[in-house]
Amino acid sequence: MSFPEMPNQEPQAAASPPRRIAHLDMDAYFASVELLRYPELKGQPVVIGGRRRTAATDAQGFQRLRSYAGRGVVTTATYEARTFGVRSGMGLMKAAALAPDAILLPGDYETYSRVSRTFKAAVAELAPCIEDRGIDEIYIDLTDVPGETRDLAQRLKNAVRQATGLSCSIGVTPNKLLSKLASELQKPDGLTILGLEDIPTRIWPLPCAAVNGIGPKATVKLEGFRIHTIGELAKADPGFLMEHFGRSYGAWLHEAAHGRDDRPLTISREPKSISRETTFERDLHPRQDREELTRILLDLCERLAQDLDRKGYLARSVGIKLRFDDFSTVTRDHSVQVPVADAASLRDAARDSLKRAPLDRKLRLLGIRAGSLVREVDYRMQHAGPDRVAEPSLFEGLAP
DNA sequence: TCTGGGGTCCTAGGACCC
DNA sequence: TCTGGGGTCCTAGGACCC
Repeated sequence: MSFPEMPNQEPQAAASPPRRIAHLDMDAYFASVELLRYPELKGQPVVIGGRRRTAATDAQGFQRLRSYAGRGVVTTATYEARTFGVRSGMGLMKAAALAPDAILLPGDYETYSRVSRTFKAAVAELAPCIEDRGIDEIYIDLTDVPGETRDLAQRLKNAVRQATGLSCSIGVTPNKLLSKLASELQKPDGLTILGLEDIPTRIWPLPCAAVNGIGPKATVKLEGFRIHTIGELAKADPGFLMEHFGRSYGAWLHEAAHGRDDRPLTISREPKSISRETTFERDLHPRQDREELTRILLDLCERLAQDLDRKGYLARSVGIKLRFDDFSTVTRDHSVQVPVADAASLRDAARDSLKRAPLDRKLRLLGIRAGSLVREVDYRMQHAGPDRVAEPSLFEGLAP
């Protein structure tokens, strides 16, 4: 989670004009992409999730949610499926109980990534200052883009639809925090423009959990203090919040509730870590299922090595992640002297970490992570200067 | 009918160095 | 011999987000 520093204490010499920050969020993204592929499913409850597998299908070749068995969660549900109470993150078995006749489609992340690049490129044609917030959402700084706000936002929506055939929802406000809230207000296909003067009427009635950065834990804790809406949070004493939520987070809660946020857009960033993990079909025992676990770990190492190679990074630390049958999670990290990227080195480093992990109960997940990344080109540059030592010297090993 | 996979950031203690 | 701080790195865990 990230939250801004304390508000700027410096008195502003002159009030800077308000920014125009847009948040653009694709509507039911994965499901909408699938409806482009299968237009005959339009209007039906459709759920994306689970693994690709052979399963019983209906006359048109579609799998129904009721025939699903196994681990997996809903990645995206169409609005029709949501009327049954299906939500993303929900276990598929639970979703099947709610909407047994919903169509279940496996995710096709390559296609979603490609369409994602397409819609972002379409937006960039109109407004180049973009912060990437994942596969289906972006922030856009419209401050210096000429044009009236509503007209501009509508042109962005049109451009996205023209490029992809998909609808999105946009919120435009003076900052990222409010824009993220605004884009949710009229989903799907929404366009919401708010000023600071709209905070009491439009923002304060919303539940605290609507704020980006207030998750399940903080929500429960706030409810314990009878704080349910953002308006109630705004009324809470900042000292009280800092006392119970920590200085930093407490202060941020207060600022957020008042709609204050001066974070700039992050236009580009370097990855901090790259990882691969997998949840098993059935829980595996560290000793009895040792061979299978080894196979899985090696496969994860291979895939992580491919990712590192493709993206051009080396890892200075390698970590493992274990999730046990009781869902408790443990991580172990290992820093390596020489940065690595190949599967064998990842495996060796992972083994070092594994030695320090508790292995007395069944596992449901195994993961491997490359951290403290360095760009391969930068590393080679620094370690292959004029005094390159990689080549064995002709004089090596000769007696003095 | 439990709970995917890929990330970021924050906190906090201990080691180690100055 | 005792007593400090501060800074940085490493490791582990946890909250949160898409």
